[in-house]
This record gives sequence, C-alpha cells and structure tokens, in this order.
Amino acid sequence: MSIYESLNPVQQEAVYHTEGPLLILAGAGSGKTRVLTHRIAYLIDECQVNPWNILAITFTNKAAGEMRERVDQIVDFGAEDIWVSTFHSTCVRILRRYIDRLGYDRSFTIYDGDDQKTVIKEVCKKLNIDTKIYKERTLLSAISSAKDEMIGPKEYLLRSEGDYARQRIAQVYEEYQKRLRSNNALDFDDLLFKTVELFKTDAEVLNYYQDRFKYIMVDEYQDTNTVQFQFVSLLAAKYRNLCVVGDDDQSIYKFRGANIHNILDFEKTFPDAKVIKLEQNYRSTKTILDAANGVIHHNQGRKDKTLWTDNEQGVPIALNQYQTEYEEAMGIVNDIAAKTERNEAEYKDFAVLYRTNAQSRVLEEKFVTRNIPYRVVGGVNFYQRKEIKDILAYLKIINNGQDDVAVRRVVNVPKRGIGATTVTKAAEYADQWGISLYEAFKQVDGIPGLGRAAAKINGFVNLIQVFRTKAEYMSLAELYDEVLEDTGYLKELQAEQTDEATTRIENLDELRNKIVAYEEETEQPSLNELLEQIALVADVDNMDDSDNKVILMTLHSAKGLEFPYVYLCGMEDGLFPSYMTIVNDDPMEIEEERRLCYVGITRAMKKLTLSYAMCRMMHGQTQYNKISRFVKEIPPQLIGGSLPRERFSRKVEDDLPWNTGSTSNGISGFGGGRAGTYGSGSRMGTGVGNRGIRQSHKFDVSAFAKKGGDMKKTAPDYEVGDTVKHIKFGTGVVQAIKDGGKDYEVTVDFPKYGPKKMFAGFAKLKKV
DNA sequence: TTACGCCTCCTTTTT
DNA sequence: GGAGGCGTAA
Repeated sequence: MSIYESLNPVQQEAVYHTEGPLLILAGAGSGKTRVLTHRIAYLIDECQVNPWNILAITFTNKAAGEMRERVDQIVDFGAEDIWVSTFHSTCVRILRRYIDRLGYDRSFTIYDGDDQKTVIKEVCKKLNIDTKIYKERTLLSAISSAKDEMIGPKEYLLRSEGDYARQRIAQVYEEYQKRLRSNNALDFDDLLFKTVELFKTDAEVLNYYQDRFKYIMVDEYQDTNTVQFQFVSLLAAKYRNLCVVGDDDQSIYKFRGANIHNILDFEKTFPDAKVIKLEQNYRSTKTILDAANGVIHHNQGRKDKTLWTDNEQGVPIALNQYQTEYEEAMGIVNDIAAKTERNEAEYKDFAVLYRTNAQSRVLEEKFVTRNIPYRVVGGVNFYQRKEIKDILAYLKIINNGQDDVAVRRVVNVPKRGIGATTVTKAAEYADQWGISLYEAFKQVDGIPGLGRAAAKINGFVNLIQVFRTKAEYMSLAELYDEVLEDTGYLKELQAEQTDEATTRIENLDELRNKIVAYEEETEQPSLNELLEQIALVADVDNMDDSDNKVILMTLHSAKGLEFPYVYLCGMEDGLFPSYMTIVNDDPMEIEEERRLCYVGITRAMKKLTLSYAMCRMMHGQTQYNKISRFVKEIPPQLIGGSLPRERFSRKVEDDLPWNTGSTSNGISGFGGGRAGTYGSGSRMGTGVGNRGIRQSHKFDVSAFAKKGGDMKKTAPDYEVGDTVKHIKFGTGVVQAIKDGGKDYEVTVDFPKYGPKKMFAGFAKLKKV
C-alpha cells in the first residue's frame, strides 16, 4: 500500500497536483502539514524531482523543524537537500552569499527589536526629534510598514508631500538606514526587503534561484505580507510551480503587515490556479468545532467553507465566571491540578491561552503557589534577557567591530569608568571621520578632551583584541568562558549573592549549553553563524514537547499548535476583543480579533474551557468588563457549567498549608469568589451539558478519596540543614521535617520568599 | 560618574 | 503595576 492511501481523497488531490499554481485552503486541524510533507515525498519519489529543487517556507523555526522531521520520515533519500526554512532564514542564506552585490558586507549582523530601538533613539537625538510627539515605537512601526511595502526612505519622502509629520518620519527613516548600513547591520524587515531588491536588480542571482527552486511551497500563506509575496512571486515566476497553503480564517498578523489579499486574491493573481479546500478536521470534538464555526461565521469577507469532523461529540465547553483575575487563575490551576491528580492527563496536555502577555503574571503566580510545572512562551524571550544580551554583545563585537550598538551596550558593563560623556565624545569623533565607534576607540589618542578616560578605553580595546586573538584558536564555548571571566561579568554577578543574580548565572549557563549544542551539531561552527542562529529564533521555537509542563502563551503564539485541554481566559470585552478594536469601530479590526478567537478555540482537541473575570486590574486600575461578545457567538447549547467541581477544588486548595489564601483580601471574601455558572440552570440541564458536569464531579470525589487514603508516604531524601531546590522558589535550606500523618510536612527557608511550609509529596523538592 | 527616587506612559498581538 | 527616562545628590 502506498503512503498516499492514508490520505483522504481531497488531500490526495492536493498531493497529486504538482504542476502550476495551487492554493490549498486548509481549515484548522485538517492535516495540512501531512499534505505538504506527502506532497514533497510524492514530488521526489514519484515525479523524480531533485530534492535540491524543492523549497518549503514556514513562518517559525519550530514549524520548519517539524516539517523537516516529518519529511525525513517519509522521503526515502535526499531529504537533507530540501530547503525547509523560514522566510527570514531563507533570505539570510541568500544574502550571506550575494549581498555584496548590493554593496553590503557579507558578514552583516542582524538587529532585533531592542537593537532597533537603540538605533532609533540615537537617530532621534541627532535629528532633534521630540520623542513625546513622535514615539520611538511609532517611528519604528512606520519604518517597518514601509519596508513591508517595499518603500525605501527616498520614496517615502516623495510620498510625503505636504505632510510635515510624514516628512519628519522620512528623515528618521533615512538616518536610521544610514546607521544600520554603517553598523553593517540589517533588521528583520531588511532581510526580506534586501533579498527582493537583490532579485530585482540582479537577473543573474534571480535566475540562479529560480532554477534552483523549481517547486515552492509556502505554509501559513494568509500571514504573508507584500514583501514576502514579492519574494515568492519572483522566485516562482519562471516555473510557476507554487503551492501555497493557508486559511483566511486564521489570518491574525495584519498588524505586522500581513496582507490578507495575498490569499483572498490568489486566484486573481494566478488565474490558472487550482483551488483545493481541506474541510475535514481531525483534531477536535464536534462540540469544539461547532463552537469555532459559530464564532467565525460572524465574519464577512471570508472564503466560504465549513469545517466538519467525524470525531465524537465530546464534552461540552465549560464557561466559568470569576470575580477577579486572581480567582480566575486559581480556578484554572485547580482544574488542572484536579485532572492531573486523578491521572486523567499530564501537565503537557494543557495550554492556557490569553490575549496579552501581561495576563501571564497572575497565572504564573498561581502555578507557583500550587507548584505545578509550567512554561511561559513569549513575553521576555530568553535572548532578550539583560545578561544574555550583554554577553552576546561582547561576542558580536568580537565578530563585527562595526556594530556600534553592541559596543555602546557593554563598553561600561561591568562598570569600568567609561561614562556617557566619554562615549559621546568618541561617537562625535567617529561621526566626524566616518568610522565606527570601536574604530574611534582604537584611535583614542586622537580624541580631544578625554583625560583619564582614554586609558580606560584602551583597556577595553585591549580586552576585545585579546578575545579576537583567542577566537582564532579556541572553541566557541571556550571563548564564551573567557568572555565571562575576563570581562569580570561573572565575578560581579557572583559577588551580588542575590536570588536574581543566581537566576542570571543560571541563564548564562543555559546560554553556554546552547553554544555547546550548536558546536556539536554543526560541522563547521563559526561565531558568525552562531549569532545568526540566535538572532532568528523566536520563543515558540524553543518549546520542547518533551518536557511535561503546562504551556502558557498568547493566542498569537498558539497558532499551529494543538493541545487536548485548552483554557481561553480573559474572555471580556475590552480585553478580548481588545479595547482598541472596539473603539476603533473599524469592522475589519473586530474581524481580526474574531479570527484570533477562532484560532484559540480550534487549538483544543478534547475540551475547551472559557473564563472571564467580572473585574480585573488593567493599566494599574480596576476595570469592570462585560463578557466577551465572542462567547455569546458560541451556540449556547454547546456550553455546560462547572459549579460543583469548582467548589470542590476550592476545598482542596484551602487544605494546602502554604496557601495564604488570596480570598481573604479578595473583593468578595471567601465563597463569593468561587466560579459561577453562565446562564440558567435549565441550560446546564440540557443534553450534552448534563453529561459533562456529572461526570467530572463524580471523578473528583472518588479520586480525592483515593488519594487521601492509600497514597504512599515516602520519606524525603533530604534532611534538616540540606539545601533543596523548589521549582520556582529556587534553592532554600530545610529547617524542619515533620511527620504530618498522610505526608511529611517540610519547612524550607528560601532567601527571597522567606520560610515556607509544604508537603513533601506535593513540593517535589530536590536535594542539591 | 553613579545611585536613587520620582515621573510618565503604557497595554494588543511578533518574525 | 512595572519599565524606562530624567533630574538631583553625593
């Protein structure tokens, strides 16, 4: 039997259609990755296409990695020759080879958002821009949108006639590009922009890549922006074997320049395009899918399709109302604890999704108190942490002395007496002579008025020069150790003796691990390539399916993922849909939020739980919000209640010794904050709803009775005086161990959080 | 030059 | 409620 027979007929049709433009409209959970990977296998195995001629583009490294893995599994040989990568890494690979044709140096560095901000600040200072009127963020996003639309600084100015504000932005844009250029750096948008520019200006290069990539596949096509569309169109122009996969209902990146018309008008752009719709969902229960359809049908201007499934009806959707965000978080955490304790599911089966990153804080707090392992995706990215960026800045300087941003960042970190005044003088000198800041440092004797600071600058230059020499013969990990030592960075952290410093040191260790791993898996490791890989990773990419943790992330990050149990929290008008989109009264904006909701709902495989809080702290103020309009768009018969279990969970939680009880300072006091039930009792009593509730209630009771009864009590492997590690409190010293009947009660003194009492069985303390 | 404290602004979402 | 910017004091 061929591997293609496991596909349904429509999927097969998509696989077998190999020549010419093809649009696959793939609903959520309809097996599009399967189709793509099988299509690649088919091209190679049945159509004798050289793997070398295939390019598959995704948005995240994680998606690329997954696809690569699955392709490896089904393609007989040559899989490693297929390019499976993100837009950004594809462009970097091309630019590393040919960007000198645009007058750039091929060893350019890539600037992330923080670096961009640093540059824009300098630009504003130089041009006397009042950042109260023109916010740095606004300027950057204007520049970014311009680049997405492939509008350069000159053209931007031309288009700004009669508009002073825009002219001012044009100046900023021009100066910003100038600085990137002299720093030999590209920002994310440049990677695409410059590649397209290269294709347009250099027929030889374009021709080479057109012949190279005879078969092109693009995933998540609905999220492509204009410059990405151009990139793909140019590449595919010669052979026209372009297969795009997407779902207009999951287009959620308009704010980032995604142009939904790329997918909606695909048939206009390619009149001979074949269109195939994948509408059978293999992921979710009927209930979940009906809810998703109920919501998304409120959108106008979408391609007509209805997702259906052969899966079972499943349990009803839970909807919980809470007084505050704290109680909401506690409700979610308790629910997860209950399910895992009775072995219904593992931690990694759960995802908690929210609209804004800020919402994660309260959730985290509750996960910590309940001692449930979790991982927050997004928010403060590992590579955005101060200590990581500092050390990376050193590595960047060693790699590329033209990177002024990196030099400014660490020239006085740790403190070596080179203050702002000194740096400014050197920068002026550099400007005057058209050299980089680091070059100016080297010529420090020529800079007037520096006084004693000159010697200090020499010290810094020597430090870097020594690193460069060492980089010649040392491994990257060795070089990394040298940087930590010789800069005194590590010593300074060690001297601090605070919890925060310990975390920072741990993070630096983690970075070292990543460097070692990179060196092990790469044939010819180089500092340049290492930095490039780091620059291109997103946080989702680091999500490891193997560690058993609850995942917390924004709805945006959740796209493309699936989880058995999904919690959508903060379902309130003003939060989701966001306040901005409500006041804006542009229906298109609400529609984008609705698609986001659709994405969230369709992540769930077995059960979806929605929740909202009557009031929550937003922008430092208590806000009273109404239930989200999206909840009301879900057919009510799909929603059940969960009152009994919530009440029970609260009981369990009150038994926990380390819980100080947030109900005591809650608005409503004890009892008032428990989850209520949306709608009337009669709704609870109807059909499917009833089944779900009774079941979960019953399970709760018996599971708990069992747990309390015959749970094995094992003596801890640590004793009084030992240092132990807790999942979030960090390390602490055991002060007392008491036999508390059904479990051992341990008191641990944590430096930052003070003494905590906890049950050994729950706390999972590890001796260190 | 640095450390501290007060001020403002922020809140969509990210490769 | 928190991060970053700015001014003042030592």
